[in-house]
Amino acid sequence: MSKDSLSGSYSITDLSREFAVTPRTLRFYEEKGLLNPKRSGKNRIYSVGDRTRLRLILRGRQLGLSLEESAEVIGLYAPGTPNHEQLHLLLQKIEEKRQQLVSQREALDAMLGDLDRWQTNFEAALKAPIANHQWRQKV
Amino acid sequence: MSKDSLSGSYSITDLSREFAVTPRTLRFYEEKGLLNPKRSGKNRIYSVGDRTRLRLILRGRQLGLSLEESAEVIGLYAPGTPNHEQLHLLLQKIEEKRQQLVSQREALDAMLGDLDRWQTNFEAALKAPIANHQWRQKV
DNA sequence: TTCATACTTTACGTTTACGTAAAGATAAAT
DNA sequence: ATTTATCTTTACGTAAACGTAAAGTATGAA
Repeated sequence: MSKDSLSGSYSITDLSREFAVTPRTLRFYEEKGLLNPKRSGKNRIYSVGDRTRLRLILRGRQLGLSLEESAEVIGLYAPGTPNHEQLHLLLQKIEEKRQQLVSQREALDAMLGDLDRWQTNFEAALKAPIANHQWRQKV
Repeated sequence: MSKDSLSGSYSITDLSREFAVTPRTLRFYEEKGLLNPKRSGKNRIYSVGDRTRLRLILRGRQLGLSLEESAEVIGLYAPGTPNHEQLHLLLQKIEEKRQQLVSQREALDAMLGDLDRWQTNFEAALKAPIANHQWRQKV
């Protein structure tokens, strides 16, 4: 089964190649309920929607989210018309996750700052291997 | 053994409480070579330096680094005078890790943007449960 | 027809980062 | 003196996220 991006359906190897993961990974995500491709006989047929969900899962993974967390967040992206009474609950979950990401970003910025400082320190040490050296102005 | 923050030494529970981890976690980090507290008999005595390393480890953890990765990065923070020939290698590792963190931050920003958009969409949906509704200006 | 490819299910294995007893030593408090 | 708290080592258990191998099906090319 080969790529059929015009009709928007993909085989398991199509997607696994595009996103650089193994077929096993896609089957695993399905097993965990994060993907639900149609079948052609026994073979999995992934839709454009499936492809989008996969992208979101992998983006979450890059951010250090667990599959369960990704499932949560992606649940919010899910189509269909959620019943009005649960929207507040969903909003709450979004906010929760957002806060978490924000604090994570802060820690990340802090660490990037640390690394920058260390880097310049090391570089200075390289340029001036001898202590108490008088700096000559570079023109 | 109680807190002795003046002389800058801590028991295992001192640190585990301060950083909200279990003693097991500290022992595990030691087992993996990320911490090396002194001993008073069999008991572990953590120095201010140990405390700093722990903070870095946990910061790395929050960013989704593995302990091995944290060990790498923290190795760069290590005191002592590294031999001049290896400084370039260290700088290279720093840059490597920094790049990784930057790309991670980009993904994170992207996701935060997504979540913001979804949130406002949902909120709009809540305020206007009926379609084609004419907005009344709030004073 | 036979071989190569792509797909399937089933199932056990692996790594990371600890959790959770079990069994004992030490020291301060009652 | 005995309880209570804090510490130790040893060791088996666990959840997550797949890896990897086995054994079989289906299809298109040589």
